[in-house]
Amino acid sequence: MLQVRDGRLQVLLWQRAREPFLGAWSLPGGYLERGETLAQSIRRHLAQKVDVRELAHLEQLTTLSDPGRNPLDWELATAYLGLVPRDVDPEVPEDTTWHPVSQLPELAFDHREIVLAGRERLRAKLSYTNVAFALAPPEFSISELRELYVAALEREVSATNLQRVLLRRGVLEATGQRRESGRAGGRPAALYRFRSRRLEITDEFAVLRPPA
Amino acid sequence: MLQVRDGRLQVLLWQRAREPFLGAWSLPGGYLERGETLAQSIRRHLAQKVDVRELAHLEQLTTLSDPGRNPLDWELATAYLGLVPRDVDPEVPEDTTWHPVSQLPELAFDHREIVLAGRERLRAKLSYTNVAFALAPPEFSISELRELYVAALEREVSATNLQRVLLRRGVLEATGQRRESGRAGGRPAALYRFRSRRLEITDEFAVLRPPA
DNA sequence: CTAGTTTTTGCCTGTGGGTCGAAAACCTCG
DNA sequence: CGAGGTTTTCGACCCACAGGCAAAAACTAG
Repeated sequence: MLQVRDGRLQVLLWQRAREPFLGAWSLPGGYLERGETLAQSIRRHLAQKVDVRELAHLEQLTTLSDPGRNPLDWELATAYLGLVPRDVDPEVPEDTTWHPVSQLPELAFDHREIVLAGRERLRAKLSYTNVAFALAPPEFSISELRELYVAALEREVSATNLQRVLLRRGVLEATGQRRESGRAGGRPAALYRFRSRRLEITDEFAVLRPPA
Repeated sequence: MLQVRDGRLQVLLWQRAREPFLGAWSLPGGYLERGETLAQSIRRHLAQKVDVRELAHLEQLTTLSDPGRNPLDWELATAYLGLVPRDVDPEVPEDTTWHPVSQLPELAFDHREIVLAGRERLRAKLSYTNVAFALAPPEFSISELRELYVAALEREVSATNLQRVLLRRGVLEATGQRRESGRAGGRPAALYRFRSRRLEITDEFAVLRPPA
């Protein structure tokens, strides 16, 4: 589960209470039950840590099968990427906290790779899909949206450009509302929302594109 | 396993000899053994059908977990996409043949979805990676390469553009060789090869790209 | 040498992202 | 109430690059 908190992309980790890797930080998860879907299983295990209704997007990353990934037993794991909007702050148990993805502690198993793969997937999709809906609140100004992009991409993004691109593509729509100015003044920001809150591919990515 | 044959993208299928779906066409595969990697397992099962050394590229697609996918038992499957270059013609057993992806017969399980997902993955990656190396022979002319793209994308592709784009990106390099003209004459085609024969991402895809 | 075929190159065009600066809209303080 | 400061928005320009066309190049066959 990733979320932008305090201007940084963070991941939800908990401290293992069992061997192997006792005490190490690790991703939430657990075993699949008979007759259950992987996605269902993920939600079930996450529910023990947070309110899963706050999960705005969930997608499969990859299935790990290296026999050495668990030193004690042979087991497979299917990794998922979950995204939480910026405006919610799920209640979490004692052993569970958010960690900036750019400063991960030692992680159990191959969880470090998984987190980094999740970040890469997110970064790529920010560019050619509307995934940002899953990081953003229902309504937001362009500069707020820009902050989310900056946090996730860890590089500068121009608000001008972001607005033009997302509007041209029809990803965003204006609500007609505007936000009140802060105490420092400034022109009040127009509010936007995502036209769709389900994953959509912007268009067959740019390069070598169809005749038109 | 996908390959371009007779100018069309085709998939290798075999006819099931057991229930469920006895007699239906299905993708090659089988059960994972203890201590084995998924990729190893795939290669082991494919080896029973073809010479796996001819597999130029193998990548994981997704893991299917719908409890209803097998009517007789509860089982998961991890689907892989394998690509075979155009110049080889693997020996296959009696019960196994190639089928055009655009004219699939009834397939067992969820194999139809898998094949179509594989095609989509391939199409997408043709645009922003060098995957085409896995469909192409070691050396080829631009118009031969163009035929591969046309077959996989099922739409027109201009040779002019293909050449310029792939050369500019440094994906292709000239061998210096040229091919002899056909019986109809015509200017002899220059031969190219892929600079790398392992998957490489061209660049963080076009849209919303870094400052430069 | 001519006609026909195929490949290659050069040029022009259009789309769309990147950037910068000015204008707009609001605040606070003197 | 006006000046100065702040933040957002809009417009204008630039440029990289893909798409397309047509001419040139390089060959064969008759």
